[in-house]
Amino acid sequence: MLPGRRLAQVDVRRRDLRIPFPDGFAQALTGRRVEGIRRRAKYILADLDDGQTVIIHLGMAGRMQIVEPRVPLGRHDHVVFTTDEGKQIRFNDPRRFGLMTLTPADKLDEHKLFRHLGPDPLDSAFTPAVLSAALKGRKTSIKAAILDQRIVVGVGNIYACESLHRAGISPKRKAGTVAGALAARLVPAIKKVLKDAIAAGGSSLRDHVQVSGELGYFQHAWRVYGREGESCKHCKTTEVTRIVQGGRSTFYCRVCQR
DNA sequence: AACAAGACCTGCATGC
DNA sequence: TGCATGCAGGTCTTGT
Repeated sequence: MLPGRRLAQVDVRRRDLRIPFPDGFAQALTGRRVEGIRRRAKYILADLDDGQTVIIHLGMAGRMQIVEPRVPLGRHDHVVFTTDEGKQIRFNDPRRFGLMTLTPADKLDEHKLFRHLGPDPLDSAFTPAVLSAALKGRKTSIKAAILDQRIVVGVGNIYACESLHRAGISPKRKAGTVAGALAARLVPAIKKVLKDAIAAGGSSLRDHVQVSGELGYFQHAWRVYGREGESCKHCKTTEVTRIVQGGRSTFYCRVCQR
């Protein structure tokens, strides 16, 4: 939809998101052609024809929707791109945890948002050896560690819980002890959970939808997340426990995960 | 340097 | 019905 299109008009209706929009953001984009769309970690990257890249993050509740311009604007439609084809792409983000900014494409890796990022979990470079090296000596929990973007990017709260359950590793285990056979279980578990979730269109908790507007259905495949008090789908002998780690809910099975 | 906790903001479900 | 409370998919910042 967007690649190859020129941005005929860019309206920033609200610029105080997680990071305020840079001055001249709309002007810098107006008239530019989008050459391609990429992803790095949870950032969407739109490469423009002048060597600049638009960095977009959806935060927790943000979405991009393709609509006809006649559709009334929503309360949280913060940015509206109108293409040379006359369609609109709207960035809607009720919680304003998302962001948009601009950087030269060749400076992307040096950008403050990018320079600390670890490997992408679905990349072949994310191996058990790489993970255990990154975890070595870490005293924090393995759950907190795999949410840490310096260790591995893109694994959020749901998928961290699901991956640890699949690998049979307790979320409370010290990160530094996840090496050898444990790392060899965790890496493929993360990859499997993410691939399955992508194939299912993601997890619709409250309001997540795919670009098509359809709900994802991976939430039906959750083995522990959101299942406090229900029986573990693996051992079937114990109830799923909910604890709080770093202010976030963790769900796990005390029998299967050690 | 590593870690835990707090912060950002809005909407929704729940319980009184 | 109204109000208070707690919780939510993320990640950056602050303080120890």
